[in-house]
Amino acid sequence: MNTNNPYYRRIDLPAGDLHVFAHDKLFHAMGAKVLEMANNNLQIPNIRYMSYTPDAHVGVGTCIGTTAVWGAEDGFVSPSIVGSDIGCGMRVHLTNLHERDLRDVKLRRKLVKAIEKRIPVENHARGYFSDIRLEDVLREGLHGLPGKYVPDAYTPRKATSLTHVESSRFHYDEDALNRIPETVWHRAHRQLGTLGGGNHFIEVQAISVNEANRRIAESWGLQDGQVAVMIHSGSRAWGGAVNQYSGSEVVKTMHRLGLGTSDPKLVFAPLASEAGLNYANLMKSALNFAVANRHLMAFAVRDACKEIFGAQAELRTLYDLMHNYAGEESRGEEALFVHRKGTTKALPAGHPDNPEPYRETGHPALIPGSMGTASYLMVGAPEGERNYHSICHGAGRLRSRNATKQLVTVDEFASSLRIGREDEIVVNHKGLEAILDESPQAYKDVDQIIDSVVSARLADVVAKCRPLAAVKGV
DNA sequence: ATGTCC
Repeated sequence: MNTNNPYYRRIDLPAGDLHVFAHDKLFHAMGAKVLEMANNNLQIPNIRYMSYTPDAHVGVGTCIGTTAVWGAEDGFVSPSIVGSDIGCGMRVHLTNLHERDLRDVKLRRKLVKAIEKRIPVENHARGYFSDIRLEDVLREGLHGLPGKYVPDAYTPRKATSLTHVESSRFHYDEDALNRIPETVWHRAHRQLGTLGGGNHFIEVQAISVNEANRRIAESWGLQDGQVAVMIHSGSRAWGGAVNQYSGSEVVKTMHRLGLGTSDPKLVFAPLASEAGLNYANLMKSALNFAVANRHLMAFAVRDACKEIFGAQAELRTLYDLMHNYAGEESRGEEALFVHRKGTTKALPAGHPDNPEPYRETGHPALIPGSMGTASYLMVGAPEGERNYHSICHGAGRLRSRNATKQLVTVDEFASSLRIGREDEIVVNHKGLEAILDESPQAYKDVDQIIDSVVSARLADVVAKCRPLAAVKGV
């Protein structure tokens, strides 16, 4: 164990090395189960590297906060490491509004209502995009959307074709799509443009630029007081179905090959096997769905802003970044297959994999806080290479949903949202009871998490985003 | 996370 740096340690587990990027205090708060899970994951054959970010906590089969790397040649793919919300991620849009335009609490309420009118948040809700063909979205990602949903000022279609979005289209063998039953197709089609529940949200925020990185902030188009829109959502029922149908084939292959660990929920197969390949293909269809889904929600928020603030209101895309996926990457000459579960890529300035508009500065890496706390726009540091340019994806859950409901009162939650004050963070729920398990008390302190990421020299803060209003599902 | 156990 390395004790020189309080923000990094290498742990020599029976099955292999685990790298942990977290302050001592956060590491000690993680608990034994987290290490047990790492030891299971490290038993998957041919694994080259595994790490935790400071928000690491127990998930199904694998911890949230995991980066796990294989070589592309002898690689394995694991539906458990990717997780069931395939393609879940963050999207940030920059408006031409200033926070003073939203100073009036009644106006923030109107905006939240206008967003809710266009983006259903309740269970079983239908989205308002039935004119879009699901098949086009699954096959072609953002490029499968009708042109009216991709206005130039919003996501530039010309030039380098949607490169402000990390991956506007994931290519794969589309025959795999036939394996998903028709009922799921219908459900997923209805769900286009819907938010989903749990930790998913749409938040309206005000930007504060970090002085030390003002040059980068300005080149990204960020200004102090500027209003940003942050969206956190995934692939809804489609990703879940991919996990279920394709995952069960992966289990069969795993058993046939005599593979497995003490955790039956940890599922994996060789990338080269039929089941592994099939999962990897369908996973990409879910990535296409998730990116398009966030895009459509941002489009709906843009429409809501035009209703409240007038036709000149704009929402230009800053970035879209996933935190649950696996995919091919390269490091020098090495061809790799990298899994990120609750971790996100943060490439530094000059890295060739940055999309063209961010080649020089590094791309925005998006870290949401919990409800009522700040979110951060980060940029990768060059030293992040030792963690395959992975950083955490949020504050990380501190206690279970049930434990939070036992511990936290509605009044405490309301006070952390400053309910009843002129500067209240307006939320779409009249009764906070329904989303009590998403209160800040359910999560680790995002500022400590950011401190760990910065001090471990994985990434730097470019801007802090303070919440003004939030839309949550249930 | 998820039409969360039709």
